[in-house]
Amino acid sequence: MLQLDKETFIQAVYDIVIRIPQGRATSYGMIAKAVGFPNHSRLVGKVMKESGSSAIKLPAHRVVNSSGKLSGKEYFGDTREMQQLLEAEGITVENNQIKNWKKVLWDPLKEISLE
DNA sequence: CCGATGACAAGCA
DNA sequence: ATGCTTGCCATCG
Repeated sequence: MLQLDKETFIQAVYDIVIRIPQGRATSYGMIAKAVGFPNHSRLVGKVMKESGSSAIKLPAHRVVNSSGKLSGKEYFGDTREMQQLLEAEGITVENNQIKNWKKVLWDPLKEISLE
């Protein structure tokens, strides 16, 4: 199969994002890979955007691009909200860039593989 | 069908 | 490190 079913994709993405532990973060690419579509990192972003209209709680602030940059902060109510949420969880953000990105980075493939 | 766009990523100068 | 180009692929006009 491996064709893209929108609902399946969205559910898979939500499932991953919801499991991101507090004080950690991951990238769109990681999630895309984790759900089996390594080339659909952009669609992950689209899902995040749509999540704003969703009733499900989604810690989208824990999802950044591969550089640890808060690329989607503009899509929050206020541009500082994303950073505030992250800092409230113990993540340091400097100039839209997460500090200690390598430490903060959470790899779903590695952390959830045995589930 | 074609071209442009997009919460991305990797490569290169 | 900054900035541009290419690859990727769904979505839109």
